Amino acid sequence: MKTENTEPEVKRSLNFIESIVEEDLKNNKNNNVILTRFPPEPNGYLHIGHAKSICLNFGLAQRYNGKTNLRFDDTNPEKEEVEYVDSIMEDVRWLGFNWKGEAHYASDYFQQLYDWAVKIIKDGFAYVDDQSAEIISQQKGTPTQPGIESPHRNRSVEENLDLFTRMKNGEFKEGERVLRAKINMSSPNMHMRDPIMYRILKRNHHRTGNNWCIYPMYDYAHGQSDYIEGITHSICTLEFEVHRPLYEWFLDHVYTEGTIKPRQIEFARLNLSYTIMSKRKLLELVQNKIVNGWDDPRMPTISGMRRRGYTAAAIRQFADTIGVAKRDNVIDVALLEFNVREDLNKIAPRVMAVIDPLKIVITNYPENKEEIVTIENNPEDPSMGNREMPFSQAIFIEKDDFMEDAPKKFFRLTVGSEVRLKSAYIIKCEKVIKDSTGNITELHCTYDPDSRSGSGTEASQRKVKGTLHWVSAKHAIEAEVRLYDRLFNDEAPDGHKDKDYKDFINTDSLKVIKNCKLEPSLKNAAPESKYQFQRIGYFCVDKKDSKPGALVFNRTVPLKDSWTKIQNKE
RNA sequence: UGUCUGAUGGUGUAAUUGGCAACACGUCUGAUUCUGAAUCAGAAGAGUCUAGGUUCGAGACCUAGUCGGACAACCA
Repeated sequence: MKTENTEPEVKRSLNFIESIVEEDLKNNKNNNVILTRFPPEPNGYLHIGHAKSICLNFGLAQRYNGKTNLRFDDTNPEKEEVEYVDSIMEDVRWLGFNWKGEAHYASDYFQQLYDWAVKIIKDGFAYVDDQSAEIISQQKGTPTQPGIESPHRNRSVEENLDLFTRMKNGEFKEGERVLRAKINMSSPNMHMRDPIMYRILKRNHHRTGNNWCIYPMYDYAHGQSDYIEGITHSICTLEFEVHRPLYEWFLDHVYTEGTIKPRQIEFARLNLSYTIMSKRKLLELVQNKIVNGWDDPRMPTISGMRRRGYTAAAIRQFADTIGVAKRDNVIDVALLEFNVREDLNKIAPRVMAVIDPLKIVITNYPENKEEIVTIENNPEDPSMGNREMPFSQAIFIEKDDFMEDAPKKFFRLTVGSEVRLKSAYIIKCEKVIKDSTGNITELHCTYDPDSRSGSGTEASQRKVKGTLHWVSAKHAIEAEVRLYDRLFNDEAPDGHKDKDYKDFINTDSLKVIKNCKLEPSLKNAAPESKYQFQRIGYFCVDKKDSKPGALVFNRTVPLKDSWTKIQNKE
């Protein structure tokens, strides 16, 4: 991945994390090593919120000449699966980042974690509790009331060691014993009230199999994993702010002088309007078949956005634009879409595609004549060259591009008016053909033979107010087009106390349109290739369902549309 | 009646020894256009949660409030 420091850098203000890093560098902290980490739990697919975190962690390291570890936080065998591990690695790579060395796993450190737990017991700072989850929870107190101490809190070190060993050896059932840190049951911080370090779980772990029947809890495992790896800056989201004293407590109990001591820094997670970001709820959408899997193009997952046609560059740019801070935020999804269009505008070849076809017969054009017109692939980038497209007597245009009783501001085709067919001729609508029920079935037009684009004639230079996309009827290929819209109708589907987010699902979030008419050059369009359907939007070939001869296109994002805006005003 | 934390245009993010609030998206004009896209030019929109204080000068510092968020899983 290219870094941003090659170009004469525009002075950019630092975010608060960069300030911390620069301060550390100035003070020669950690011998100027910068090592961050991205620590997903493999219990779901990554989403745009994770993308922010990935860009932050990897971006920070790149900027300051450091590296980033990928570490799977796989301490809960109940929920974690290899499928998720694979998808996470794919998504991080696709975003354009490379982690340092091999991927790491918290489960790689189970032995070390165990040994340290034994040390902490020996030092008198951990004990085995025999009570049930319910009792322990009751004794925990509330945020405003102190907890009470477990009757087993003051067991001897020998007894604790014995019990912990037997926990490890599988002598107890799940839930019968836990290892707890001995801190302070009346701490105003709930997390310091003798938190659980280990629980018994007789489950098969996706990596360690049945080697262990005790598993460390997040608070104990995470910080120690950071420490083992020599992470300098451990960046996480705000909800872990209250965990920081515990993070530091554990660290202090295993720390060796002279080694790197990781520092936890918290930032505000991303919220996107019209979107939910909770992994649990996304899983629910998948399981209830409200969407077609984790990579459904309507999902805010990285794989969903990829399948929809978003580019990694657009997502990186988005992450950069939204910045990093500590206050809660809701980003307008329009900003994400702006970044997607901005990138696609530069790289996507233009093509002609008619989604809702209306046939036009050009009555003064010879019936069997065919011409080839030349069209630029991308006016934003001449180096993308030109292509050729057939023109003939019968063509399709978009139904929306014709109106019988048109308002004055309608620049498209109406009876008696002229319009330019992009890169071809100027035509004039003479007659509307309707069926018995009054539906328009066809238009009869005439063309101006001297108006051909690029011919240089006076007629070709004439200004007409509208330019339409079109496709030759007999040459057109057919395809299925999937029009995706936002999944939720509400700005904050998750933000209503009395209503469930599912109440806001947009039932029109997917419209499947068959038999769309596409220009013939699209015949061999490769899976995942991206196009701008001229005047409509950006589309990409679906990587799963599209087949040669039965193409399927996903709408990535529509073009900005000031016409509907004008219409809505009137 | 706790701990931690935050508060700047509609939305985000800036303002680096305190020096007249900037950028992006969005919105609105207009120009241009063989994409009603893009592009270009411009405009509106906050006086920085409140009240005091320090200072020649405060979004930044101090004090006291107000409002918001997180935390009571053998989840992460």
